[in-house]
Amino acid sequence: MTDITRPVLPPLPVPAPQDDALFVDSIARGFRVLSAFHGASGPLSLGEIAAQSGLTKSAVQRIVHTLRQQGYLRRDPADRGYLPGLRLLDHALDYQRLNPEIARVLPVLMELRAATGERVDFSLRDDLRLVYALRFQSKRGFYAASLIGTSVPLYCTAGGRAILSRLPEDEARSVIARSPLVPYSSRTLTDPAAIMARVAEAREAGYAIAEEQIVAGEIALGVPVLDEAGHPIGAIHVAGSLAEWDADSFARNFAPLAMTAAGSLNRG
Amino acid sequence: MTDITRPVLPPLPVPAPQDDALFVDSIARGFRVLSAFHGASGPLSLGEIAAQSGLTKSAVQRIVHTLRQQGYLRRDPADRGYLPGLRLLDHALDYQRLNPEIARVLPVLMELRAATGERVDFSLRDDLRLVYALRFQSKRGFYAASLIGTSVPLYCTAGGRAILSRLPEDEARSVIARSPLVPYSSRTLTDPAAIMARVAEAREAGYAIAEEQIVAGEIALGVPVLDEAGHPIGAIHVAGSLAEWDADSFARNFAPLAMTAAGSLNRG
DNA sequence: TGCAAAAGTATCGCAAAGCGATACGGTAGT
DNA sequence: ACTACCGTATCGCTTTGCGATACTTTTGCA
Repeated sequence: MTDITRPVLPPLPVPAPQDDALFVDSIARGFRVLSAFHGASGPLSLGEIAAQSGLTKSAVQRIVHTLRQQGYLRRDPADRGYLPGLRLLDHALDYQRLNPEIARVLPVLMELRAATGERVDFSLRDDLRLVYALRFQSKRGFYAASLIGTSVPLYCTAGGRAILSRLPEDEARSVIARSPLVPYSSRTLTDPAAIMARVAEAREAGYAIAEEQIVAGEIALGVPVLDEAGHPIGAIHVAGSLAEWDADSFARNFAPLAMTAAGSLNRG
Repeated sequence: MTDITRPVLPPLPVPAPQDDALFVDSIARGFRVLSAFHGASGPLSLGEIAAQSGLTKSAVQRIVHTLRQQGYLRRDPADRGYLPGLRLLDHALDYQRLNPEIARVLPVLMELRAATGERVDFSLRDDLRLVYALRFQSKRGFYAASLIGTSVPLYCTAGGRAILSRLPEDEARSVIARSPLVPYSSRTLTDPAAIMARVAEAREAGYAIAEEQIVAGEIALGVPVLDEAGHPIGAIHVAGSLAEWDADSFARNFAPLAMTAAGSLNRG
C-alpha cells in the first residue's frame, strides 16, 4: 500500500502564493505557517516551520500558539513537533457544501459511477493544477491516493488535458510553459509539443485519455466541465486499471457515458 | 437526494471557540471570518459575514481581501457574495496525510470495508462531537452525507457511545450534560439516563449499536479506537440499512469484525 | 552518565499593521 | 426616480503583533 504520509507527487506544484500585492497581512502569516506543512512528511518543530515559512521563530511561536488554541494546529501525540489540527476539516466541509459547481456535479457523478462501475472523480482547476474535490472509489483499489484535496498538474492528466483543450491555444501553451514538466512515471510526457498534440486530439474527440501519466497501471479518461460562459473550470475523470482495459476499449466503453454526463452539466 | 448545501444537522455542535484566553489575535479574526460560513447555506455578503463574526464591516473588508488573495475565499460565480475557496482543501489534505491516527487506521478500515461490504468510516473525537475523517461508501447509498469533515454529536451516535463507554463515568456524564440534546430523528434518545444506559451496554459488549439516531432507516455499529494510553480518540463505524438488517443480525455479523479491527489497532 | 544542541516557553519595548469611521460609486429591487 | 445595500477606497490613531534576547527542558550522542 502506498504511504499516504508522503506527498505522492514529487515537487507538488505550489499554488502560487498570489503575487498580487507584496503587503503581508498577519492573517497571511497565519496561513504561511499552516502552509509549511504542504511539503512536510511528518510533524514539524517551531524551527522547521520558521524555516519553511520564512518567518522568525518568535513570530512562529506566537502564531502557533493562536492556531493551537483554535484547533488548527496541535502537538504530535508522540510529542514531537506540531501537526495540522482537526478544525481544518470544518472549513473543507464548508467549501464542499457551499460550492455551487460541486452541488451541480455531485448527482451526475453518482450516476456516472453507477453506470461505469469504475472510480470516478471531479476536480477543479486552480491555475496549473487540478484539485480533487469529489471522489467515488470503485470496489477495490488505490484508496491511498483517494484523499480529497490531492492535486495533480494539468499537463499530464486526462482531465487536465481535457481542460487545456478548451482553452485558447496560447493560454494552453502558457500553462504548459509555466508548469514544471517533471516525469511522475516512466511514461509521463514532458515534451510541450507532444503534450499539445494530445491536447489537440482531445479537442477533436471531446475527451482526453491518459495512460500511466501519474500512476503506473492506471488509465484515465477526462472530460471538461464548463461554466456558463463556456470556460473550463474542472474535469470529470473515469479511472481504471490497465490490467483490465486497453486504451481503445476503455474509451469505447466510457467516453460516451462521460461525455453525456459532462454534456448534461454544460448545457443543463 | 439530500441537499448537501444545507447543514444536515440542525444546530451543529459548535466546536467551542476555545475560551482559554480572551485575547484576540488578528489571525483568529481571519478564522472567525472563515467560520462565519459554518452556519451558512449559501454565499455570504460582507455585511452578513460581519454580523456572523461579530466584526466591523471594515475589518471584514480587509480580512476578506487578504483571504481572497490567498485563495481561501472567492466571489460567488453568480456574483452574489463570497464563498469558501479551494485552497482550504490543501490544508485538509495535510491534516489527513500527516495525522498518525489516520495513517494507522486507514489500512485496517480498508480491510474492514472489504470484509463487511457495508459503508465504513473512521471519525475523530473533538470534545462533544465526532468528525468524519475517513469514509468508504458501500456500492450504493447516501453519498450526500458522505463528505469528510461532517460532524455528529457523541450522545446519539454508535461511535460516540462507544467512546463514552471508555471514558470515566463522570466524564461521560459531563459530555452528555454539556451537549445540546436535540432529536435528529424521531427515535433519537435525548434522555441522559437512557443514553447512559446504552453507554453501559456498550461498555459491556465492547461495541455500540445505534438505530436511526441521526438518519431514518440507518443502523450503525461503533467501536472505540484508543491511543497508547488507552484513552478513546475516535471510533470506527459500520453502517447499513434497516431495510436489509435488523439490529441483532447486524451485530452478529459485524460486531466481531469491527472489534477485531479495532483490537488490532488498540494493541498493535 | 554527562555534555551539547535544539526545542519549547517567556518577557518586553518599538513600530508596523490592522481597525474603525466615514465616504463614494454601482446595482437591484420598489 | 428613489432607496437600500453591497463592494471599494481612504486615512489617522493606537492596538497588536514582531523581533531580539534569554531561560528551562528535552533529545541525542559521546
